[in-house]
Amino acid sequence: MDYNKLAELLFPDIQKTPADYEALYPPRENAEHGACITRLGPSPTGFIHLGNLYGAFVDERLAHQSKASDGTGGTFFLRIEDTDDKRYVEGAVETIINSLGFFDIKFDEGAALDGHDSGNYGPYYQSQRGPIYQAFVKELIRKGQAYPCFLTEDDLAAIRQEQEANKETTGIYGKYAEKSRNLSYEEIESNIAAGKPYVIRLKSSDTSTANPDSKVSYEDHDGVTYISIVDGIRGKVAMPANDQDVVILKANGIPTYHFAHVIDDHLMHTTHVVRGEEWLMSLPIHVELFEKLGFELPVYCHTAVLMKIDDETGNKRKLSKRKDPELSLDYYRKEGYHPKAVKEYLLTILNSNYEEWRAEHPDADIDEFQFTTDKMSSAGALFDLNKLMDISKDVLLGIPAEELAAFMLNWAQEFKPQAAPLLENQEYLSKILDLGRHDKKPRKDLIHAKQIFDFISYFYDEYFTIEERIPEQVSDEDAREILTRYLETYDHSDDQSEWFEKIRTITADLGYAVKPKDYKKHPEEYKGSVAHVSTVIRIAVMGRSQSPDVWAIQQILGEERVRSRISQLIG
RNA sequence: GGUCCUAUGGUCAAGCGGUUAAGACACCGCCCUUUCACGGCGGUAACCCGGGUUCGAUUCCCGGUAGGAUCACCA
Repeated sequence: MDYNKLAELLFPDIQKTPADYEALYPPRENAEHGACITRLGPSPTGFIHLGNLYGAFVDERLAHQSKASDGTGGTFFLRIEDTDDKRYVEGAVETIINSLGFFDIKFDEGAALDGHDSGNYGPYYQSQRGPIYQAFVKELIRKGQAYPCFLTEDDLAAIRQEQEANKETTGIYGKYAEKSRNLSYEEIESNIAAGKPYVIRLKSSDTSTANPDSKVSYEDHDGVTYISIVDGIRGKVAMPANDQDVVILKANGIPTYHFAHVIDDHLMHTTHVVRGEEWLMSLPIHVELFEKLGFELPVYCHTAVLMKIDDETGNKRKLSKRKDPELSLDYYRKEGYHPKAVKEYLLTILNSNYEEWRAEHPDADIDEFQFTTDKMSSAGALFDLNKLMDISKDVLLGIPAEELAAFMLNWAQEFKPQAAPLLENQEYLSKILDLGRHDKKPRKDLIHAKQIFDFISYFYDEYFTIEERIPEQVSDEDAREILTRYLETYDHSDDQSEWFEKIRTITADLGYAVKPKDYKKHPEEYKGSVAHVSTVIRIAVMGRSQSPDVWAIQQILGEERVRSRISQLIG
């Protein structure tokens, strides 16, 4: 078989050679000097989830934390993996860039919002890289390492059926590949002339001696060749070498993921490939491809899958986009989690030593943390909403009230538009949000926008309702008496101690204990304590028994509102 | 089913041959407090099972078990 002739038959229009592309995309300066080049390669399905963010975060940190010896940083680029035309969703690229941007993850290069790619290694849409892939496929054909295959779907199904019946591994390999591998030039030519569709398959073979500089080690176990590489996260991983004649070019001339990945990450000089664990099993294919093509293997970092406990079965399982709303990045935006909190949480499950670092550097910027892949867990982490909330409390405490107020408004405008006009009074909102945050023991009860709004809703008449009943220690008559006297003696200009002194007076006059301890010790001597009296006032003014300091709240509410709420209750 | 990954309290996790087996979240109790929250103190709770190797295994090896991943002209 004359492979050169075959290559020309298959790709008559492809003139450029791999060497041409190597020249077109020379090595990157910063990578040559030790910086990391990473990439995010999403398929444009329009759905961007927590897993994407998780991976993107690793990519971003790796690139931007690395420094070349000449001082320049690494590069993080966006490549759209749209080799499957069925999956493309309009506006998906915008969604990806905006969603990640919300979490402060920015690309240095690649596909961009305005549709104009930036960078010297494009195009960054795989669908536009057809000729590049084909040039490399043509080269493989020329070397007899790939071949056209005319098997139809029915043929494939029949083979699969036979293999399943025989309990053999499915796929095109060994004897199942022979027929297609051994097609003569004439047969191929007439098939093509007849317009039969075909794919290009890799002619799988032993690569153990193909590349002397290889990072791959080969070992034989019971006659099977095993490859092993060092994964950035998992360390050594070993598995049987590939023996499948996988398709590298689909009938439509577009490559499969496997081939596109190898060509792109080589030509774009990616140093670290961060991807989900679900790719681990196809690693042997990629290794064979890298070896055959003579490319240097990137460092693979296979991240663990995010899990959750299934409500029905009680088992751990992969987060699913259909069943788990918290997987969607939109969920966090809707709930109004601050991006910093989500990032902070992600980092705690990403790097086991992060929490420790944070404890030592409570005020440091998150980017100062030295992120390392070897501190990443290789087991699937369970997503813990509780923990996120806890972390969020701390993060929010570090954000100035004014900034938080603006954040709240933004959130409301998008997700709670009927309340947004109320929040436009940013000065009022800021005061509310700042309540109790500057004491020696600051309050930590702000978690996310939705919860915060609920928490502070009584500051707005439109949302004020009496939500709780008065404590059982207090009779209805006493409650009325407490409120009446409170209103009579109320002076908005009282300072906190003057104000509280009046409450003590009412408390004592009505037969309640001024010190809660007294009531606790001698419950028979009192109707209740000052705590119960305070609660009555609290419920009248705030509608609930849980809130920050009453006096401080009243100062913000203003005298008029305080008086009218109480008189309304007295009737 | 084949292959691969993983296995420490309810959850996330330190540990890398000898430890009273850290810490965080959640939970419970007490204290502080005009409520709640915050904070402080304390508490319940863990090395999947069976074989080896070893003076000694949570740690190393081999089996099992369990969970997960993957087996496309999808990524």
